[in-house]
Parts: sequence; C-alpha cells; structure tokens
Amino acid sequence: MSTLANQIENYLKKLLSASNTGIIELKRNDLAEIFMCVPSQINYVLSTRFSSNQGYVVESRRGGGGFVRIIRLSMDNEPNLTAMLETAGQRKVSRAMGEKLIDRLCEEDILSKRESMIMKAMIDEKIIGSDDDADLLRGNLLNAVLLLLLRDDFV
Amino acid sequence: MSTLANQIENYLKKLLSASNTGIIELKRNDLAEIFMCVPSQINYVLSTRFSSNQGYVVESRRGGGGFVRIIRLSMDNEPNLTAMLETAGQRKVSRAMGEKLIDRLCEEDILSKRESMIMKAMIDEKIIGSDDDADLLRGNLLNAVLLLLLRDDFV
DNA sequence: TACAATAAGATCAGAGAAGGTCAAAAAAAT
DNA sequence: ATTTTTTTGACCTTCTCTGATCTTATTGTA
Repeated sequence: MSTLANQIENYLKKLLSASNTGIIELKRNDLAEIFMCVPSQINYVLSTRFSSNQGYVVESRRGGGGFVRIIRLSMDNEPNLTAMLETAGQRKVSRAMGEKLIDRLCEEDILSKRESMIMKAMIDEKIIGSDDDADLLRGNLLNAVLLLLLRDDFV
Repeated sequence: MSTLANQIENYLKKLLSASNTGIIELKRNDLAEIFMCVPSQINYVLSTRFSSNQGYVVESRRGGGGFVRIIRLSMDNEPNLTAMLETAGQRKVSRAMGEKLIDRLCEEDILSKRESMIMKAMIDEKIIGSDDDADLLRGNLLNAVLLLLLRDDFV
C-alpha cells in the first residue's frame, strides 16, 4: 500500500476535488520537492494515474514560467461522447468512419457545421493518407477532439 | 503565467487596444526601465509576440530621438489568408508556431474560440509528435484548413 | 564642413529556468 | 523465479532573461 506514486496520486486528486473548476496547475519541480523525489517521478504518476482513459488531460509548458496542468473530464455528463471515445480512441479510423463520427456529433449539436467541416478537412486522405498509420493518426486526432469536448472549460 | 515577457506583452497589447489607430510608439529604454529589465528583453518580446506572422509590424529608429513603433495589422480586407498559406502551409510548422497562427486567425475573428481550441487540440505534440515529419504534417493540416477558409461556400 | 560626443536601438551568444524521455536499477507482486 | 510496477538519474528540448558588443542617428563644436 501507499507507495510514493500512490501518495502523489492522492495528493493531486485531493487538490482536484478542492478546486471547483476541476483544473489544477502546478510546478513539477515544486511537487517533486514536496515529496522529496526526482522530478521524473511526477511524470510517472501522471502517465499511470492521469491518462485520458482514466478521465484526465494533462497539459504542460517548458521553460521559464513553465507548468503542469491537470484537467479532470466529466465523463458522466456525456455518456454518448464517452462511448465514442472508446470507439474511436486509440483505434484505427478510416476517413469514411471519421466523417460518420463527425456527422453524428454535428447532428447531436455537439459540433457546429463549421467545426465539422474544419475537422473533416483535417482528417482528409489527401492530408494524412489512407494507410494503417494514417488511420491510427486519424483515430488519435478525433480522440483529442472528443477529449476536448468533455472538458468543462470548453465553451 | 506571468513571466516578465508575458507582462510586457500584455502591457503593449493594452496600449494598442487603447489607441484607436492600432499604432503605438515608445522608447525601448523607458519600457525596459518600467519593467526593470535589460533593454534587449524588449526585443525578445517584440520578436516572439509581435512578429509579422502574428499580425504586427515593428519599426524603429536608432540614435537621438529614437523610437520603437508597433503597428497592428488588420485583415479586414480579407487578403492575407493567402499570404498565411505561404508562411504556414507547405512548410514545417512547430506546435508553438501553429498555435500562434491559430491565435491570429482567432483574433481576426476568422475562427471562433471553439474552432481554435479544436484545431489546437489536433496539432498538439502529444498527438502528432514534434520531429520533422510531425512539423510537416502540422503544416499540411493547417494548410488544409486555410484552404477551406478561403472557399466561397464556407460560411 | 568635419569631427567627435552622445543617444538611442539591434544582435547574438550564453546562462538560467522549467519540463520531457528513456533505460536501467530496485522493489513488489505473482 | 519471473514478471510487473516503481524509482532513479543522465541527458534532451523549449522558453526566458542578461550582458557585451555593434550599428545608426543626432547634436554640439573647432
């Protein structure tokens, strides 16, 4: 029980609950110092405990003024989207399948017409190809947008 | 947030908004003194935040009575998407450059906030990487959207 | 007029301040 | 005993800030 990784995980989840936005921002080095560990330990916790499958998105910036931001997704509110995440996410998605998914989002008024056109342009075969790698990339691109749609701070 | 560079950027953008001409003129050394930094810090801000890519022109004069002038370009007359195509499209585009371009389109009200968030999600490093191939792909993705924006039937 | 003095701004390399990656060692679980 | 999870450290990338040195414009003066 209670490995270092677990302690850090709990600490961060407590911070998330305390914040009413579901978003916290911190300095990787500060956190490492609090728990007296190497900074890369933080990355280990983030990637094993705060992955998108687990309902989190992590953003960061390097350099002076750098930060790590953890965003909790509210998957319960959007069962449809969450289901789509499991379908599209991490799997190969052909252009045709991708367009169908985008159309569905559009019909459900989750995406505007313009937004769907932009996304379709970006997953086009002429841009990213049609082989297996392209299909995987297409899945990841759509995945990224689905995750964005689940964010509370997405207006 | 709030590195020195960011503070100076905000300060200048506030001045620009306050001026109804979209042009401001200042003394580099005075500005440096206000923010208590070396004068070259001002150049850093100008080149990372007020480049022509980002919709600004910076003019200056040395010697006695020298000055720095920042001019905000407006794309009201709809021309410069094509110019952007040459800058961003076709070429390799880093995540940082891509985000700047998207921000520009957003500031010009060519993209909505949501649309820009979607596009940023899709050009993220975690999705398409950061090596040369990724930069090329990113350029193509942005290119595809720029072309879409130029289409007559795109409302 | 020519020349020096002074008053700006430009440039570039290097230091500093973050965070990321990856593989190997250590610990725990099976 | 073997496999999985955790922990560590060396090295990398990105962004910011500083200072020394260079260039250009104006002004005062012999």
